[in-house]
Amino acid sequence: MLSSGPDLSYSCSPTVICEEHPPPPITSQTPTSPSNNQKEIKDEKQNKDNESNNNIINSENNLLIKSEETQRAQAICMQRMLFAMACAQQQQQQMQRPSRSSISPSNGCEKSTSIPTSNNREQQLPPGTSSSGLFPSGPVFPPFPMAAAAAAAFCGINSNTIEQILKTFEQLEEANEIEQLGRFLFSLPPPLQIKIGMTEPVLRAKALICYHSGNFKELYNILENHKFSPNSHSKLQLLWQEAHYQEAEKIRGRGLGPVDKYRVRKKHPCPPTIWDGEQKTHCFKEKTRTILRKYYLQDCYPNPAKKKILAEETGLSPTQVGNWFKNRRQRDRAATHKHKMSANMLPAGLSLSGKLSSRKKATKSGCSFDDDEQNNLTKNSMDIDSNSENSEIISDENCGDSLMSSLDEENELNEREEEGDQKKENPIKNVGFNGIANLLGLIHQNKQEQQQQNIPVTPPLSSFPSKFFCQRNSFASNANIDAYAISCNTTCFIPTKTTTNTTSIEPK
DNA sequence: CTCCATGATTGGCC
DNA sequence: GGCCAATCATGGAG
Repeated sequence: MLSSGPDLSYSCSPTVICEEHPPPPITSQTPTSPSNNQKEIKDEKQNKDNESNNNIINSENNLLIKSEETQRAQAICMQRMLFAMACAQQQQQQMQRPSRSSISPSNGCEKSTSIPTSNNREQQLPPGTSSSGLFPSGPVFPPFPMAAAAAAAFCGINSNTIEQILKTFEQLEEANEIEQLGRFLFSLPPPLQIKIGMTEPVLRAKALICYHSGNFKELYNILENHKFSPNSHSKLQLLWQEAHYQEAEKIRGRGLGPVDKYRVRKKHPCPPTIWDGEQKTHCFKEKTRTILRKYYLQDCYPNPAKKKILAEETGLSPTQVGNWFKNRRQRDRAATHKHKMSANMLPAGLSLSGKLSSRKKATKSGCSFDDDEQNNLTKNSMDIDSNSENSEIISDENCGDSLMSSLDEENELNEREEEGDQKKENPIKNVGFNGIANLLGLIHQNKQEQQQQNIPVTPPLSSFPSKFFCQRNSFASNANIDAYAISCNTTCFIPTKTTTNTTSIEPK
């Protein structure tokens, strides 16, 4: 348990740290493996080799290392540190556990994270006793090898050993061994801690320890005051966010929902030290969406080949294209369903179902198409023919004609320009929003009223989003009318007796 | 803070 | 494997 781990505060005196961690006997039998023995002997030899140099450095830094006594204490701590490192490595080898660190690789989603939440606090260090200045902080840590070499020169340790120490930090972090990480860090001699404290592995380790110990202030201090490499960003961003989530949870006394978390993230954006400032795109570009809408007019069930073409054209991935179509269809259906609900609330006597259902068979689909999509069109036409229910509402020729009369000439012109001659045969397109609305008499404000009240006038039919003309599901038109009616601050009830029958349509 | 639009994900169904 | 419904995540508007 980490609760029995070391106190995160430390004194500059190495002996304090050593007392916190009863060291092994300082003998050659202490290390657990021959290789480690050899390593220690080698390190000691190298220590001696660097002794003269070390003395010079010490004289220059006599604030930290002043006497032989201190140096002896440092040597003892060094030996203990090496022991701790050996133990940590050995334990890692024994466990051979895969990394438990699983930061979502996708889009920074917070779903899969190994960072414990407030419900998973067992393996946490006790809260740090020092609220500030727990760790030495600096503006920007030096590059890894430079820092290692500097620390080595300062402490009289072989730079390879320093690198090994830092590697151990990374391995423990990767294995999410927070307790080991804490023990290892605080087994280091303070001068060494100070020196390698500027390196990224150690800073990450400190951040992790602070997070798990609940010392969020120090965590924020570390993250805000040190520039981290992009490789560390995702993980540190999660630390930053999770810490703020937990603080917010504590304040509110309850768990946070997605929206709450979003607000927390907005309130506490990641510092530039761990975030390049790049925003994730929320919406596709308008041009991209226009292309997608245009094709959706023609076929809302694109085959994989078409998806690929669209992906190339829009710069999206085929999956994104597929998602877009999927969402578009779903939301059309949802709007249709909503409309059906609204239709059920129609005042008595306003049902048009009798007239609208007088003609069951839809005429040939009139969606715009390119020459190379003739086959597609034919197939779609057959689909619609085999699914008469689908076009029930607006397939009535008479109805369509009557509605057509109320369509603005300009709209018609636009439509003809856009859709070509096919429009004449398209019962869906022959029904304009104005026509339906006028027929039903259910729009609360007419055009004049809309203009007087600064309400947007119903736009030309062609300006409706593409789903209006979805040929496979005529309800899309209703859905869109609904959407536009809402956007115009009007209420438009479109009776829909028909049932969605998309399952009868083979999308392929 | 609420509501809405929209891209993405998940689990079940065929 | 593709589709669907439900849901999540996110950004913007009011």
